[in-house]
Amino acid sequence: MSKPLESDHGAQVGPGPAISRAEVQLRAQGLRLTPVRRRTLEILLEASGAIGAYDVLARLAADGFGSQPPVAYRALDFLVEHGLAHRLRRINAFTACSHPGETHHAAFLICRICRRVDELHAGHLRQMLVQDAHAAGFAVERTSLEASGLCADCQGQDVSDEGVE
Amino acid sequence: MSKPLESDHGAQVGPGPAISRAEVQLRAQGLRLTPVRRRTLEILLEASGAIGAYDVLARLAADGFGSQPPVAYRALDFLVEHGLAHRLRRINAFTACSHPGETHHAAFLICRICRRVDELHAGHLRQMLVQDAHAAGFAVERTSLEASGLCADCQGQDVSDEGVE
DNA sequence: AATTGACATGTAATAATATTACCATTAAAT
DNA sequence: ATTTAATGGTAATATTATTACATGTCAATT
Repeated sequence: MSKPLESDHGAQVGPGPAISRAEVQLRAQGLRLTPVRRRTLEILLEASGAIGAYDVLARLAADGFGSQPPVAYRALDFLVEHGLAHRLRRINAFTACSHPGETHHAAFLICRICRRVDELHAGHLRQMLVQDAHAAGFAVERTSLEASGLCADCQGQDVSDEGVE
Repeated sequence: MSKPLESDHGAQVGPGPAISRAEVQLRAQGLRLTPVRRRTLEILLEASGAIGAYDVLARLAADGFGSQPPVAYRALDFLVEHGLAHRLRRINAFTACSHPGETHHAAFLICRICRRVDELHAGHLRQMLVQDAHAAGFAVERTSLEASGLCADCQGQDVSDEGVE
């Protein structure tokens, strides 16, 4: 053998497909997936559920990036802005987008136990909301459609109400 | 004349109808609209739009109630819990419920300029979300359906994007 | 190759939001 | 009257987020 496999944080060889795709998508828009942004996206992708900005920050700092909040918030905001991640307002956390590229409006199902997030296509929901709003004279700019509850895996093992939200 | 009018914070005589109704509703459920809670509800009702917990706290403190965050959060949580107020997660703020009593699921239209909140009946929206979630194996417990944008009054006077959210 | 200008990153300081823990008080039920 | 549960007060702290400003990077021109 001539070329050793690189162990990239215990994951696969080279950037995961999600990262590569993100990079391509961004370049096409004249945007750059810089090292902090790339690593931030990796962190979100590696996480088992939604994570907070300060969790992201701690990992970035551990990897040699800046250790002050703006470092994380800027990268997260960038990713959210460009459809690669989502911000979950019910729990003040972030998660990688499950369907990057495809422009879509999603509703989020947030498990209050494991914090995993399922992303529902919700164009129709949003459309109804926008229309109802319009009928009320309100011009919608952005929406948050979120539900918290129990994911399939966590149902049954529900110990009354851990981490209610 | 025998009985002087009471000037209750520059408002009307005695408790406003919303307060009276809230009191009746709560008593019927064996709950109490205590002084802090009552005043908190008044504060929300007097506000021109959604206000933050710390704004509420400052007013409570000015009225002689406790000045530590739990005082406000407890009262606000109680009101939200019992359908007299809503918490808006997009902007970390609270607003009095427009339709207390009637159990309903609402969607909120939050004006990013004046912070006024319109409450849409959204039983159908929520129902769709709950069903889509169910189909995905997710058991919904609570939802947040919020939109931010411009209310009828603030459209037109839009100076690019004040207070974007 | 040097210069410029736009974008990106880093840090310090602070603001804004929210919770935990613990004690005192009040109201209601026995 | 005594007990119990609910409520309110405070201190301390945790968590989330922003502002302001300096530095650095990069690519497009001169």
